[in-house]
Amino acid sequence: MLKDFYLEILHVDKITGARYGILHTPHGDVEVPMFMPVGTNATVKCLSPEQVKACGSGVILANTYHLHLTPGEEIVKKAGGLHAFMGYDGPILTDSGGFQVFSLASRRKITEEGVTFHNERNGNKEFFSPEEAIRIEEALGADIIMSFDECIPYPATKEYVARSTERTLRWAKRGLEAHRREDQALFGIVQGGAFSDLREHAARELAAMNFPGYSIGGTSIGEPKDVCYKMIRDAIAFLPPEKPRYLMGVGSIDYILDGIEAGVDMMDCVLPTRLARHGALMTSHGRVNIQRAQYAEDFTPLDEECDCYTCTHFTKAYLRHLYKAGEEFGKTLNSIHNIRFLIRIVEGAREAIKEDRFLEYKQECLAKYGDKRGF
RNA sequence: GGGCGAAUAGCGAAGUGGCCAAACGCGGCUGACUGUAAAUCAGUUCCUUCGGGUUCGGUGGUUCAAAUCCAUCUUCGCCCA
Repeated sequence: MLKDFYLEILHVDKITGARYGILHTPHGDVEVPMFMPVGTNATVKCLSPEQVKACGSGVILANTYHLHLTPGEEIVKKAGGLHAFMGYDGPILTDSGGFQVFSLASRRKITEEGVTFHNERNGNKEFFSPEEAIRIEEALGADIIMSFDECIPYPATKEYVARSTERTLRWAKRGLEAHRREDQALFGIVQGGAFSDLREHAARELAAMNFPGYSIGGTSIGEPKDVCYKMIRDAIAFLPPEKPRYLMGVGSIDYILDGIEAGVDMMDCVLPTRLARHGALMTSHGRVNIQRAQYAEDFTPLDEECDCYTCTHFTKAYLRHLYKAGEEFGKTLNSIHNIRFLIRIVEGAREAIKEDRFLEYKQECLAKYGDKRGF
């Protein structure tokens, strides 16, 4: 049986049903709802594990497909697993490679057995099956691991979505049967595209397989906001309330708040770190493109409401300078800020849930930060 | 003093008679980014009231037409004395 992993729900917002609780993992307890920064290659780009922790982050994501390519799961295993390898003692979650079925669509082929990726770096063929993904994820040793799925593009025909969703369900079952480690929580992933009946079907089928947690996939890949909202609701309605729910790939404020309102516990996204590296910063006053000339002599903090290391020690003029000069440190400072900014939003959500005022909090946030995509 | 070569938009650099307001790179300005093929990608960069106007070191020519050919001047580089 699964050791040391369970969700302790401490409060449910009386108006919305948003949940506050503690997710217990073999590498520590983390409060939910939470936002998880992405560290695809066993590093949140530009940040040390200490810096990530200082942002208030609980779980770090890593990627099975990319770590399989470099350095290979055997090396990570020899190093003592991901935690030892990357010097991070908090909880780690690995995505299965299902997102790469979507993002690397031009170089892969899907069959019932699995997915063959064409690795353009060396010409190799990389075959991923549900069993292979689990084998790699067990070698990597994260606390939370994902079933191998197909992240379905949007838009897609109902026929395609139905066929793919059924296959992902079969893959989930195969992964579950292949999974052995008792110190890892394997999550099933709900697909079903934008079709309510398919989302319901997928959620019901996965719930019946009794996974320790459930993900909602195929969201935030370009679909309209209301469609995403519906996908979340359609899936959650049929997931067991006592299990953790993970909304994959969501990272803009409005989507995060929608997810939490619907009862999501975990979310991840590359958005804050990627935007940061590209000089786009999330602030109380909206988006700041730090490269802009208007900040050249702006000696005020990026966001005076923010308590992060960047905002408490540096000015916009300095951040702009680092960006224009191409200095790595700028990307680090920007990443610290964006992650902290999003995590502060989620911390606020947790406090609001405890006091049954989540809806009010959400509306305040949207009024303040707007509801633009990509922030 | 003599010989040769070079001068092109903020910088570097193509272009050597019409398809040139002038490739390309850098720099400048702006935008995008959602389970990371992403320290990436895209737009824009002489002026304009969008009709057009003024450019390719200066001046004067040749030609229907010149950044491109000729003359001359200026500046810079190299070589010879």
